[in-house]
Amino acid sequence: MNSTELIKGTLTTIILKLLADNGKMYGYEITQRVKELSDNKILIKEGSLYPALHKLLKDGLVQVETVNIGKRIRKYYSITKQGELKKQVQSDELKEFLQTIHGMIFPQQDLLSNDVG
Amino acid sequence: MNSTELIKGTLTTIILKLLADNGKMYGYEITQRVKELSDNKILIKEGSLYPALHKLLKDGLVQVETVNIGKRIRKYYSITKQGELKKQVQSDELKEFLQTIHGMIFPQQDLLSNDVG
DNA sequence: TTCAATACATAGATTTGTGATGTATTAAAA
DNA sequence: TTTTAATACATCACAAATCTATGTATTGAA
Repeated sequence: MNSTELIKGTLTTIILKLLADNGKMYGYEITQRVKELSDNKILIKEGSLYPALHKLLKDGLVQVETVNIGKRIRKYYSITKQGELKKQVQSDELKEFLQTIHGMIFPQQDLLSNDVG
Repeated sequence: MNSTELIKGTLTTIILKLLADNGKMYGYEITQRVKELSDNKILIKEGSLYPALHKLLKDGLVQVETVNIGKRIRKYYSITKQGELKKQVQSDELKEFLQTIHGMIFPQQDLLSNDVG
């Protein structure tokens, strides 16, 4: 997640969305899935992800289940009911923000187009 | 600009874009224009704007011209050639980011739609 | 057997924007 | 006429979020 400074404020929304869609995921899996879904554009660093997950846990938005895979540990995270609510609010806010910024910086342009501004 | 944490990293892009479009603008005018263009959704605080302008100035991306309006001071900022280049790069990055995030959080949805996710 | 990938974690530094505060002019309202 | 709101600049201490660097350890592939 070093390519831009733009990700700030979207990380927890991304995590909650992924957990809402996929049921259970563990940390490393989340980083890989984000990388894949963003076509290598968003690379979440471990130093960002784990603190973010711990905060979500502390805030009751996700819950965790530790599983042993051989001698290796995996912590599966899943979203809570409270997390679902939060996800919805944050998604709505994010969408409004995307629309607002897009309208300001790229007026009269469709988001999916590749027009030269 | 307190409504979301999402603005991080977009402020200088917004400023450069406004200056590129409008020639000269002074600080207070920028805050008002952003408020207006964003339909009151993005409220740039003075504590954010002035340091941002000073940094842009220091980096040679904008230039300044001080004007006296009666006994009141106005500092008109305009974009430099270097600032134009930067604006272009940042706009392109921002657009790609908007597309990426939108595609991740709202798949199969048009940005301008108001579908319930 | 060595390297890359998997899998967790934390600490310190950095960046960015906010809130609070300050000074001062001008115009409108009470 | 006095008070308030708007205009217009500015800075500083603070908080929040992420990154860099670093650490440990397992597993599979070269």
